[in-house]
Amino acid sequence: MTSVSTEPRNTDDAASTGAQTSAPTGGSAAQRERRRRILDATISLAAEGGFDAVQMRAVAEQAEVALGTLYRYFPSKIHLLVSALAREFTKDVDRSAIRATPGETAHERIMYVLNRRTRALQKQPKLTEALVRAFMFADQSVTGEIHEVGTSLTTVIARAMHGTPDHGEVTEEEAAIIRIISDVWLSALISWVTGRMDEKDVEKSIDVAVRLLLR
Amino acid sequence: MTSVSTEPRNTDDAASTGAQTSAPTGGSAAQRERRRRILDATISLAAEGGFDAVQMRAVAEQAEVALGTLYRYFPSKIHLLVSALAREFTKDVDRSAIRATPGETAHERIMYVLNRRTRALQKQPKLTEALVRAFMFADQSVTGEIHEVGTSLTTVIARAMHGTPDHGEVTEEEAAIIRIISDVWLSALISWVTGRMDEKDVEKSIDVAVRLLLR
DNA sequence: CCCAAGAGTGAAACACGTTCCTTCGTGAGT
DNA sequence: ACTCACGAAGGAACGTGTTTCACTCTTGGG
Repeated sequence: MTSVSTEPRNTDDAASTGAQTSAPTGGSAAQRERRRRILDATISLAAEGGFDAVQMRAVAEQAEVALGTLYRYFPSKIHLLVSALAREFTKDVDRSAIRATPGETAHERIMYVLNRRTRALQKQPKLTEALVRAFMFADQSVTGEIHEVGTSLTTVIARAMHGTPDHGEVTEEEAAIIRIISDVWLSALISWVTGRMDEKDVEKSIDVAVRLLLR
Repeated sequence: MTSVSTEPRNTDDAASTGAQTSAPTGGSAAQRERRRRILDATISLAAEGGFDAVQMRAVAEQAEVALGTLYRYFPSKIHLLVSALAREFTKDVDRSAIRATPGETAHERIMYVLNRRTRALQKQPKLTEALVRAFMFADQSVTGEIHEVGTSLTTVIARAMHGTPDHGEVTEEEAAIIRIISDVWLSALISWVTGRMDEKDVEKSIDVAVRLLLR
């Protein structure tokens, strides 16, 4: 958390070395395996004890890698958590591609996917707290991972809007609406995580936003 | 940052001891003076070097109080920064009460106040980074201060919406719209602070949101 | 089969938020 | 003026994120 602006190592050019931060696919099998273990450990610790429980030493131990190795893979705790979030979100996107979203209207379908996701997050409050905190704290060096998260959320909402798994055309206005909905969702999630809103409030605030935006 | 949920000391009942966290007014003159010095030091350090530069030891030194005293007044760095943010925002609200907001339409007036505030923040990027980060990281124990910030923002937008300094009636729907605008503004600010949006993007995203919501 | 280079290891060290303890100064009540 | 309670001072100490470094292991090319 300390040096946010400095950030020399790991130029991130994907081409450079190997299984770096934003390269979930590159590297040897052993490296992908290590990366997976690290992210698993992260999720597991976060699910148990939230942001504070994701301690780098603990992650390293549980993933059975050395602390130095952990830092080679993820240059900071924030990168680690945001990457974990990205991985989970990506899973969701894959699932949403399988079949059409239920619901008669765009409003219903959007609420369906967002509520489903919201409830999933709320079932693991500690995990969500950790991930949202990390997301909020992320600085420029995490842009890649964050963009990944944003994209998958946009994709899911766009699909729900149209009601079909294919992406089709998204107009400028639709894109703007989706961004706003995402913003509201994120804000609500923050409020929930920090104890300023309860589950009902979250759902309601998104519902209102969607209604106002789709009219 | 470490113990977020535990938090024994300082039961915050305002009645208890004195110049505590959420009591800008109570306490002896010397205590109010200390509090002021602490917040001044916070703003000053934040303006120079951002979140990371607001180090508790440095704040204590610059405010000429002991570290222990600093912690007596503000139980964590987050409380400290959010309190500072609240103080600055409150000043703004006071100013906005003075005269009617310029602009023909609600859209214009809202953009006017939000852009003005946005630009003010952007003139002090480091300070803004520090304050936004703190705001994001705040947990339940900071609810009071955060609510204060939220309220003043709402007030300012409501005034701009109606174009008059008096608060008048705010309908349910208007309140909902204001909340959404605040959410978008906050998200944009986060994106800006974390280097994922530039000044233009911030303005544009708010403009689009206001347009979509006020049509 | 051997070697150089890169990856991984482990431990120590550092930085900074936070806690804790001990001592001092001061103002209110007597 | 005396004492007592309490806020403040000052600083040591602790926890955890991050860095560094010397060393070992793995691996792919000759």
